[in-house]
Amino acid sequence: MLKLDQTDKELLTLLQNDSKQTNKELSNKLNLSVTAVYERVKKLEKEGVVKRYVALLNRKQIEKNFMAHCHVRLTQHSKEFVVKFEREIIKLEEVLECYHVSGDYDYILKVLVKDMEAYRDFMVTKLTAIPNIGNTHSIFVIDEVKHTTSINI
Amino acid sequence: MLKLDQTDKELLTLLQNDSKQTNKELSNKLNLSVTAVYERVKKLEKEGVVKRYVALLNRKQIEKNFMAHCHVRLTQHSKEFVVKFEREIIKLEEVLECYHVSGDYDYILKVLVKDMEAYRDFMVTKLTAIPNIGNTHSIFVIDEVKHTTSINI
DNA sequence: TATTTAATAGAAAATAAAACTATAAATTAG
DNA sequence: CTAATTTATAGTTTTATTTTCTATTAAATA
Repeated sequence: MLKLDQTDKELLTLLQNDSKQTNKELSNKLNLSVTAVYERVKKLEKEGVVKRYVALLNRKQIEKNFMAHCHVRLTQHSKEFVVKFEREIIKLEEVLECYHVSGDYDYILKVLVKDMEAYRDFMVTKLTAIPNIGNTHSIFVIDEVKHTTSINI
Repeated sequence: MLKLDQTDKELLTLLQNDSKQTNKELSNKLNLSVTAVYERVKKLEKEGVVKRYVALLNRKQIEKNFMAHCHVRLTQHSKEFVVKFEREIIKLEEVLECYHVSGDYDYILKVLVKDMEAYRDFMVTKLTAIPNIGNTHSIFVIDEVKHTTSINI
């Protein structure tokens, strides 16, 4: 695993907030040459510390303004059934995140759709169409208070 | 609100998956000229459909390999107390996401830290240091099955 | 002490973004 | 219905950025 020095960490913080900055801008902020920044970025990409660069969209402007957390319990927990469930859940475009978790339920899904009607549709025709689903429990998002992809290093 | 045509939607999908593609690459995939792509991207940025461009990191490589969902109930729900809680929760670097939600609890926090010890520390010295917190209930992530920032348009 | 390695800087070359000009199709106004 | 305007596009030129190459310095190693 790559050892990160303070400059790497600062660089990663900058890139997490705005990946469209030029190397020149970054070099000014970090007091480095353009080449030094370039080499560091390439190294961080090559080592997999930087996974990818993406555009983040405004959910409201693309008509996806309804979010829910859906807790799911399976009926069977043998490896075969778990693998099958996970393979199916990954395919569902409405599911942005899926975690295998501790506690009362087996999985938590973060689901994003247009509205409640679309959520009902998702539950009835997509989620519960997957075999092996026992119980589900939906929690609806009233307001997004904080949402960042930037990890403090 | 900007009306998106099919080309805009395809462009947004491409940018959500890889924002480092050149306009030339995008123009090939969309069967457009470089200028046409350039103009569309600028329009989408200006209208706020594209919120920002960010680098996504590999959590494991930066020693943040412990995630939990923390459900929080407040003791008081008047506007004054809610605002105060939200203002404090936003400041906490370990909290990547915070949602005001329906159901038994008032908020769900997505918390990312190094390990269980760091989580305990977060709970004891940061979260419960905020006044007005009643109950909390932590759900630990055993495995991340799916995680995308890309919204299907 | 000599040699290698790692990190950096500066210059040059290659590439891409941005700005500009022009054209055609669609929309609007008279 | 026709002229004017707007919108979306393409091609060209200019500007800026990325990438490569060469060189230097400091630290680590033999």
